[in-house]
Amino acid sequence: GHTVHRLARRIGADGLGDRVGASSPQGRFSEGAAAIDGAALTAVEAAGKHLLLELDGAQALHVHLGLFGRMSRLATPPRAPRGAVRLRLRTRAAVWDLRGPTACELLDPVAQDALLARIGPDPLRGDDPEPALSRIARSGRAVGALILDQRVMSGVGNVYRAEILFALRIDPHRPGRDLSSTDREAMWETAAEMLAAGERSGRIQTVTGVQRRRLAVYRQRTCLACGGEVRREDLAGRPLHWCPACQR
DNA sequence: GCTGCATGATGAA
DNA sequence: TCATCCTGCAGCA
Repeated sequence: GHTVHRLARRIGADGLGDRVGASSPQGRFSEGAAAIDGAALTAVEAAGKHLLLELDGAQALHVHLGLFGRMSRLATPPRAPRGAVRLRLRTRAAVWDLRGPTACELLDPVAQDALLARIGPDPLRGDDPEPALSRIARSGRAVGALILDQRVMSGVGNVYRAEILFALRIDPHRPGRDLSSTDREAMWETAAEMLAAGERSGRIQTVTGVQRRRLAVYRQRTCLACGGEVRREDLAGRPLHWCPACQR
């Protein structure tokens, strides 16, 4: 989520109002690129992990980076594309190359609405947290699964899941409905703060002042707080990292 | 040149 | 829950 919001801001700064050039050097998005080539970029929006570029007179471009996707900015004139560049987008100020996305597609307004309707509120967008918090409050699922479920709330990924729950000393296995309302609200606030810091810096760093350490538990061997062994196990199909001593 | 791995999501079973 | 898709890189032979 923080990556996508940062991209939205930077791409908007580069090209809002410009007619964009679009091509698919790799060839897998040739038709879509042709359809938006020359259209004016009228809006750039981030919602959860989804990036939406509104193009005047064409359908909106929807990008989801997924696990491997990257968008990189090249100063003009750019070098020739290297590797599998799904989409090259040119604005007056810069060129953006997209590789490895889970989604790179054109959406009509109905499909856009459907997309936005199926994801939960996004802490980085300043959405109303209530729908997410009330779902968590009613759910018997583990909070470590709920916070990662983009239908419940959107934007939190696997690193932030581990770091948010550790920061609040919450055991990821606790059912959502067993959390206090204070804990639920703190989850939202902590997500908003951590994601905002990530958006500003362009990297995930949740601890400061400790040499050679950016994260408290995610992919760490020992817990930042107690020095005990960090446990790794799958929860909701993703590797969860947590400290059983600190998170009870 | 192979294998495994990574901050994700989907559709079938 | 599982297989599958997307890409680049490190570590190995």
